[in-house]
Amino acid sequence: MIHEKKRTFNEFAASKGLRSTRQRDIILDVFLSTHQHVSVEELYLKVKASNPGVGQATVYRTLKLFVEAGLAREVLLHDGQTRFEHVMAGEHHDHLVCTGCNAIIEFENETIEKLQDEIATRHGFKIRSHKLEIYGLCASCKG
Amino acid sequence: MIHEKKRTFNEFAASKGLRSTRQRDIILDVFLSTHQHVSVEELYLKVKASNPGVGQATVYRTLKLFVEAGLAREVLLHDGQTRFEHVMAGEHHDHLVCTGCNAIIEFENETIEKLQDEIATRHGFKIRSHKLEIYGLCASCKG
DNA sequence: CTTGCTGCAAACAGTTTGCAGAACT
DNA sequence: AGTTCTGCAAACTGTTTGCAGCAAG
Repeated sequence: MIHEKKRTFNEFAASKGLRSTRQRDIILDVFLSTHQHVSVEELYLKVKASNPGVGQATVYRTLKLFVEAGLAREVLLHDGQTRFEHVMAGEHHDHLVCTGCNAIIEFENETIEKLQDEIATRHGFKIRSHKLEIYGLCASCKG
Repeated sequence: MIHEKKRTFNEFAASKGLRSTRQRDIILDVFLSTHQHVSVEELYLKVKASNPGVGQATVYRTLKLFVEAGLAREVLLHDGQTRFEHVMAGEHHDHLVCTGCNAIIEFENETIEKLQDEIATRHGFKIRSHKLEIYGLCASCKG
């Protein structure tokens, strides 16, 4: 499935007349190897570790491309940094965010999704995406 | 109910040993007179209009107090600014955000809230707040 | 009088951008 | 060769902070 994403990106790149570069390959690889919710800084450091000389600006620019290509999605948490998560084909998950230790638990709920569709329909709204974040204290932080 | 909020803030202020100042009164008034999702900049301009000489920093600082006092809540949309919305006692609403015209439609759904509680409980999570945003195109933008 | 609050300007953090040179096609 | 992409550093934007003076208690 990592392969699939690379293909997706290549197709996107081709359709947009974008070039395939060493940096973009590296950044895509690192992004795919990463867990949820990477910040640009984190990604940049990982990239630099194995490949010094890649600039931060390139990471920013490339992540934007991933978003455009539908591989990544911006997640705004409350830590001052824009974070990026993987977009899995079809699948969608929401987040329980612990305000104590910043842990993020993911979950999926079919019924909630359906209710959202209903609500949207009722308002003549065409859903493109959504975001549900529940803030609170996780099992170990609530003491 | 505006009165109630002022009282809430005064109680909060008293309990924290905070002072009651002209600026805080002004900013609270303007905030309460405002519609949903004000940015600091917007609020600052409104305040300055009727009351020049109030600094932006004070608006920032005061809004943080409102959040602490439970009168306001931060909303992170995708426009690069932190926005603040009113916290209505007990009530909670979520958002349909139109990516075409930036309109925001609010809604409430009891069932979704309940499902969230269930999910949280299942994960040993203690909910403090949550945020649900649905992005897409509104009736007039979807063409 | 004492301490907290304000306004200003400077400092910051995250992100974007201009540009000269490097790299892809 | 013709462009696009990259790295660097400078520029920007939103937000925070230090400090001297002001104001509330």
